[in-house]
Formats: sequence, C-alpha cells, structure tokens
Amino acid sequence: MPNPQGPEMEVVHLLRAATVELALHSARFASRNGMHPTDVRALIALMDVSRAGEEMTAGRLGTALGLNSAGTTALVDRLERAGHVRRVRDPRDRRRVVIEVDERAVGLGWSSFGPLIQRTVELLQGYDEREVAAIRGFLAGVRDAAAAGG
Amino acid sequence: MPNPQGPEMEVVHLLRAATVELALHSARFASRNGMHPTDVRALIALMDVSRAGEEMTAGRLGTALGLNSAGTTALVDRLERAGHVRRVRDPRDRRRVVIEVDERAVGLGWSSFGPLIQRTVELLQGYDEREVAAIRGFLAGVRDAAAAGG
DNA sequence: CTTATTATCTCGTTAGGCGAGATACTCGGT
DNA sequence: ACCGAGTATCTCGCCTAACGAGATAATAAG
Repeated sequence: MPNPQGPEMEVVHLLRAATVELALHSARFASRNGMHPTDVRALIALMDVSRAGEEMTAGRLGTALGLNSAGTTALVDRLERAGHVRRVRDPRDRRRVVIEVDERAVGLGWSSFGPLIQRTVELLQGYDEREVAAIRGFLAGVRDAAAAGG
Repeated sequence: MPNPQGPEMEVVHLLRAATVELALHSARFASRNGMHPTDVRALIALMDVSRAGEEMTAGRLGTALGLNSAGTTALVDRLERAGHVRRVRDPRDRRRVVIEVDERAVGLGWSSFGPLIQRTVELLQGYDEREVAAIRGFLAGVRDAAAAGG
C-alpha cells in the first residue's frame, strides 16, 4: 500500500477536510443547544422526511440512524423532554408512534444549517453549468464509492 | 426560514449524502475491526502525521480529536491494547509520550481506505483541468463555510 | 532551589447505546 | 370470533467512551 502523492491527492484531502468541518459544525450546534450528535442527526432526518411530506415513526428513525429499539426510545425520550418533538400515536395502527417535529426545533435547525446551505448555493452560482455538473458527478461518485466499499 | 428547492439544492443533498456514506464507511471499518469511531479517527490522524514525517504525542492527538486528557489516555490505552500503536517516551522531554503506529495497523487502514481513495482519484481523472479546479474550489469553500459558521 | 508550567495518568461519575425480554397492537388462517 | 405469528415500541440491566477533578512526574523560569 503505497503513499499516493499525485495532484489528485489534494482533492482527496480537501474532501476529508470538508467532511471533518461539517461534522464539527454539527457538533458545535449540538453542544450549543444541549444536544448530542445523535440528536442532531435525528433532527435532520426528521426535517428531511417532513419536507418530503412523509411521516417518521420511531422505528424508521432508529433504522435511519443505526440504533436498536432501546436506543431509539432513549433518543426520542431526550428529544421529547427537550421539547423538540412530540410522540403521536398513529390512529390507524396504534402500535406505531409518529414523531412530529416542533416548529421551534425546525427554526433552530435552520438558524444553524440555513446559512451554511445558503453559502453552498452561492458557491455553486459562481460556476457554469459544466462545472456544476462535474461537482455533482464527483459527489455522486464519492457517495457510491463509500456506499459500495466492503 | 423558507424551504429552498432550486436546482442547487440537489448538490447540497448530494454533499450531505456523500458525507453520510463516508461516515458509515468509517463506522463499518471500525466495527469490523472491533474499534470505535474515535479509534478510527485517531488512526487516521496518526497516519497523516506519520506521512508528514512528524511525531504525534498523546496530548496532540487528544487535541486533534477534541478529547480531554482522561479520554486521550483511555483512547491510547485501547489502541495499545489492540496492538495498533506503541507508547514511546520521548528521550528529550521525558514527560512526553510519542505514539507510534504499528505497521499492521497502517496496512489495515489502507486496506479499507485505499480503495476508496483509489476510486476518488479515478473519478477525478475523468474530468479536465477546469472541472477539477471547480471541484477543488467548491470543497474548499464548503470547508471554510463550515469552519466559519458560528 | 523553589515555583510555575507542561504532559500524562488515575479515580469516580455521567450518560449514550446495546442485548434481552416485556408489552401492546394488527393481521392471516381456521 | 379466536388463536398464533408478526410487528412496533418500551423497560430493565449492563457496558463503556468521555468528562471533571486532581495526582504524579518532568522541564523551565526566577
């Protein structure tokens, strides 16, 4: 296993640096609001699903975050205790617990991630179509490579 | 706090998807080798420093990972117990403990991250200079935006 | 040579997450 | 209508990563 040093390695390191900074951004948001990294991931997943107009159940949330049922219950307990979400029994299937995100929690999330997204969009607007296509293709490639890698 | 839906949002979601998959890749490597996410981060940091021909001390490692001294000691304990690193007292300043990475641990790291890096380099080779420059600029911009964001 | 600083480690505690199992509800077959 | 299988969530007990406070040891400054 050699030690690649070609010009492409700079991009590899940039990719890692960006990933690390994004993780730190989440971690800062978490500790500033008395939350844990997992809580933030949960909030993002909940906002995503809500944006898509779908419902998020406790079990689905746990699967998305890679938690078992006990951990999921503890997670939802924390979020509910902090007032970020509400548990609502699904009247159709009363085994299911639908997680509803509180509007203030959504606002909180946007206040931290909104500017970052805004800045990213601005960055993209500085590139022409072919350049944006390259960025999109590269990111999709990295995502697939990471997902595939045994 | 609106709900951006412009064409740039696809790239924002791709960026997040790539970040998530990269994190999952690390997590899989960790659990496959009986390690924890923090141990993997530590190994990467150690390999980086080693590649740069510098020394990594216990304290510096802890700072890099955002751990306090107690957590750092526990981390190095785990890595040493697993045979991934060795503690070596610095003869110049005998308070300092230099962490040396075992060659087998380096090989282990490369076996998991090497193919991913390889694939990323291949991806980049499919783009011309201007496209690679766009990818590089975009990643640097994202890194800076995440680092700056309060 | 005494005091401050730096580097690491020890001890006790906190809390996130796991495994196993309990509980509650739905659904298919008879 | 009933019984068992399957599904969704929760409770209990445990493990351990990481923290805070403080001990120990070595170097550096006055």
